[in-house]
Amino acid sequence: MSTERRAPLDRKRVADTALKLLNEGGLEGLTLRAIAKELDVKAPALYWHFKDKQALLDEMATEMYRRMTEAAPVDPDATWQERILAANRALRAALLSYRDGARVFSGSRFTGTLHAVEMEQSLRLLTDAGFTLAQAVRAATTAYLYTLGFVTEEQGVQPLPGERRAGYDVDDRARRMADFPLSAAAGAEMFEDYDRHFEEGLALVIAGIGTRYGIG
Amino acid sequence: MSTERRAPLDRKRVADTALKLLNEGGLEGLTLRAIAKELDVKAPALYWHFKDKQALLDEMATEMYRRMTEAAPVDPDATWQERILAANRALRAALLSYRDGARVFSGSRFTGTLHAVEMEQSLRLLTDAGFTLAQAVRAATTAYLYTLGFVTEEQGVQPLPGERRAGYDVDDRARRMADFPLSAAAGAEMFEDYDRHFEEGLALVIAGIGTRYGIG
DNA sequence: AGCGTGGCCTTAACGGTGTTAAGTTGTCAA
DNA sequence: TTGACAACTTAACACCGTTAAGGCCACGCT
Repeated sequence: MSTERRAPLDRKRVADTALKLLNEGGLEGLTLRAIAKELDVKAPALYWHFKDKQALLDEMATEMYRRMTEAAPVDPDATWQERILAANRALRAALLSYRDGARVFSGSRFTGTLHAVEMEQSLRLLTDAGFTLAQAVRAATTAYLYTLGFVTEEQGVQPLPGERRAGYDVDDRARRMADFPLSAAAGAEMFEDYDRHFEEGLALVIAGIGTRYGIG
Repeated sequence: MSTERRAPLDRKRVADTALKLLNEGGLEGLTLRAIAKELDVKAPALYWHFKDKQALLDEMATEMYRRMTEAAPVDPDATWQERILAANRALRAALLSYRDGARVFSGSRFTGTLHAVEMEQSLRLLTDAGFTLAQAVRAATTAYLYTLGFVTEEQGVQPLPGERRAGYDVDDRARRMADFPLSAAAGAEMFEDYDRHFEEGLALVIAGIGTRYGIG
């Protein structure tokens, strides 16, 4: 018979497909009907696996994080500076690989406790390096929040590496800001060369951690 | 006659009303029909003043910023540290005074160039203090992005000061994370006492600026 | 072998959303 | 008095997340 039946869905396959579609239509184009169609299923079928759309977004964020940890495994011999650098570079890369990645990520919560593995390693490394737990949490969180803020803003201007949203032409901006020379000149420092600027800001945060907590 | 006619709308009145409603129903409850009803008008009337809903959100973000600068005027004699502290405290307070304030803010762009006045003052102060323009922009932006990230996360847990979203009980979390003792203990450092944690992270950023750019 | 149960999905529908097109009303200038 | 224009209303569209009800098929039990 030619009646091959589709294998039943599971949460992971739905999340994978949704992540693929995210890159095509962005968050606003990510509808349950579109996801269902891609899975050869009708939209209400998704409610068998997720209680609502937010639960699916949570699973997507979790999957993003899982892929990130796979792509960038931890180096146990790293210094605390290297660890914070690596973790936040990996996070940015992970968020940037999906259109609206930062918005999906920061609007969601992880399912399960898989993410705690990496968190535990980081906190362990930092406390072993001499930080108190409170300091370690503050250090890691501050860098994390900087990265999240950075990529959120970055993706507002540049949804995917290479393509630019309308209205962010640096020269136009400079013209509108003719009365504010420093602000006008700052345009290139804000809306171009995100890689370099991210690194510089992250370096500031790490320098601050070392200084304020007296650990070089 | 009792035929008192309503004064015609303008962008500011619409944005003001929308900001008021934002605090009642949050971003998800902020519909054009609800805003229109509050203004005693039908929804399509808003399209006379705004080309789409995003343009209205942009105006709301601009108005938020305007109110912030009014509430916290600049001190021209401040040190650069005081300036960055004050600016970011004021920003956080402004964002926190609206439900989903950070999400509205970071998803929008300012209308006009009013915001450039304060930006110019800040950049002037920093360059006068010895920073290059690139350093000044990086310093201010890094602190800004940290604040935006912080409040976004904060409002994900605590939509308005005092009320807490479901699923963020610190004890519950500690129980689920029993296998990860440091992460479990970190809960209180992450989901409580936001005021103190914000200050500490901001202090880290400022310390890093001073260290890395060699300006005390 | 037959039957029931439960997992997984479909069909149909609901109320609500942003948005557009076309028509209405009042005001003011020529 | 007429015409133009600003500021709206009415009606409708396509689409959204979500729910209720029912269908189908594999499996375990008697």
